[in-house]
Amino acid sequence: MPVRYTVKQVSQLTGISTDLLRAWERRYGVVSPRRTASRYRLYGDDDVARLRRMAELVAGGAPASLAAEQVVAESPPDLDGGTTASPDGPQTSGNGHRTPAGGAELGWTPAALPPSALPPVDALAEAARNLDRAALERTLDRAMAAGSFETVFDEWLTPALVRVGEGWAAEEISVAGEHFVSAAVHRRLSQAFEAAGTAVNAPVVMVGLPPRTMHELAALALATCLRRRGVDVRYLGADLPVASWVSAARRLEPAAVAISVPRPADEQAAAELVRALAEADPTLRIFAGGRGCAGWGEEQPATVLQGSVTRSAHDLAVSLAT
Amino acid sequence: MPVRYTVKQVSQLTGISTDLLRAWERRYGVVSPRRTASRYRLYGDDDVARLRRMAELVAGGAPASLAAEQVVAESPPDLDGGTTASPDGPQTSGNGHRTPAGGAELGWTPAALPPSALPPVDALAEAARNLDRAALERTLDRAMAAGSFETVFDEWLTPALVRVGEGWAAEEISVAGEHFVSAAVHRRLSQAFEAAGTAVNAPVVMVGLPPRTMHELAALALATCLRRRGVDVRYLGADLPVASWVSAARRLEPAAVAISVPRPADEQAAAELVRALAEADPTLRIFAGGRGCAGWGEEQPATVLQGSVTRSAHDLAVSLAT
DNA sequence: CACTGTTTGTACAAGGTCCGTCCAGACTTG
DNA sequence: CAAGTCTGGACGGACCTTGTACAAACAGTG
Repeated sequence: MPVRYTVKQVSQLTGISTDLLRAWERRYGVVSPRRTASRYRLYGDDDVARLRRMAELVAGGAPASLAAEQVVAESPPDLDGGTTASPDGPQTSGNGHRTPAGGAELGWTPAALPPSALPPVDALAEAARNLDRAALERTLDRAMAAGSFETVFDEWLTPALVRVGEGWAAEEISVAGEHFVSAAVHRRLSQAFEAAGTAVNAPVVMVGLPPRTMHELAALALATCLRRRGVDVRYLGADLPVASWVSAARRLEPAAVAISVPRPADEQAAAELVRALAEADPTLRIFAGGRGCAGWGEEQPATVLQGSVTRSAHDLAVSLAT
Repeated sequence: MPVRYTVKQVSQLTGISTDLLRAWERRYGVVSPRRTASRYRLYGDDDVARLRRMAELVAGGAPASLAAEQVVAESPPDLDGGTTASPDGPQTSGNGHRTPAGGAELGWTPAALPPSALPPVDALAEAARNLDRAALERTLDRAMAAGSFETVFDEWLTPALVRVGEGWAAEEISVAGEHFVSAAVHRRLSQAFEAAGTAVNAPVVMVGLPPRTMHELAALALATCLRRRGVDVRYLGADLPVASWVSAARRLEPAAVAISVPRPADEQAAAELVRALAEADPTLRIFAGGRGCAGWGEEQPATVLQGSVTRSAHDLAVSLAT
């Protein structure tokens, strides 16, 4: 279940040469990857995050030695050389919360896989029903610890949030309950986003929602997945006016723009936005995903992202590389 | 966790040439950075603050010698291993001329004192203007590392966000820029919230916003402060319908309810919400804070929280204990 | 006004440190 | 067998340190 990478993969993921990767390890001990029987290095997701953070500091002008010191100070020793999702984040005081995932009334297609060692999908809905903070945190902790962000998000969080949505539709769960859970998931996603870090000369991708469109969770999850793939995400959030999208795209000249269209009701605004962006810069690569654009065909100047958020991030990243 | 900088970094941070940095240290002893084993200088955030202050005074026309004197007088040597122990006396070697002590009283005006180890308040607005992710993260990193959550929030983040708002009003910052920064701040607040944890038999407080009210940052900050004080916060987020507030309060029977009313335009909805909550349970303790309820008086069944978010959290917590 | 001394920002040289990169020879993997 | 990885050492350019030097700006004095 835990994903492992070889030096070369990590090098591609982080933009750090394999030589330098080994030098940083030897000289500063920023990471200490597990080894195979033949002493080949096997990096975990947390190693990658740490290395990205270090690369970022160095790119910001810090000397390698100081950057390393800061990185190890920020994320705790993590001795058990494993893929233990490092609690990361500047403060790691009391309860070690794990890296999160999430998405409430997502409006994106859930993946079709059944849960495994994860908490029951109903647990989230149950916590929502009772506004039970302890249960909510316990459930999210367990889920996040069960695997990589992508796996947990697709296989557990998405279906769990769909379940919450159903409970709301059946009036078993109040709006407060739904907000309560969404906000918690949003916070976990934020942690995952922050934990990801960005490679040095990464392609820039703008991520956000059309005007008058509110539900951020899927967009934030997509942003997190992209960041974990090394993309330099500029996350712009919900309800961004068309004119502002256009001027931001002009200014940033991103490699791509990704628009989340969670609800069918948002389709109109999304279509308008896509049209304006394409008109302002016909060469701009525009991606859109979510229920709101599920029916779009070729007539749109945007590429429609199909499937789960994780899958969409994969497709987008692949598409960027070509 | 103390961040250290090399001469070059400090030079970039302060705009003072490396040569001049060394000259000021040698001639006036304004700073005496710690050294590495190989005698490289390592500056701390407080050194940077002091140097910035000195540069500001010099730019304002003060002679360097007097500026230095003033700076060391303002922030006396920080004893705890931080920095600046008195070097080898403020100069006695070659040109150790001290101007008469009376010189400080005359002529040039001492500028306002900037906060100590924190990044410049403008840094956030600048990052917003350019949608500069690296600068944004670096700035927030430095700020959050500079002190307790409460201090940093009140003394730096709040003014910095106000600055962003001014930039937006002056059309120097786009909506995208504002969203970009808000989303990042939201993520940091989320991390702080998650890091806080909750005591066992803590009082329950519901925190959220009235219907059709969107700006969450203050509410989330309040929630974080309360959690750091041991309160069992049930964070309900933005735009929660009155009926849902009421039913949630019925179900939870919280020790108190805290409502954030960020904008004057939200006053109407907030008043309606307060009325409904009070009617449903006259014994419920209702608190409200933010510009939108600044003018409320006694006629409201809600207690108005005055002052900063941190102050409000303090007042609320004290009020709970009675 | 000319003369003299002080202040202060800048420049440079000689020498040490840091760190990204390159390499060689041996082993592993597919 | 080709491609990938391992270890340790070595090289060179960027960076830092100390010390000295110098010119512009300014003040006081005869």
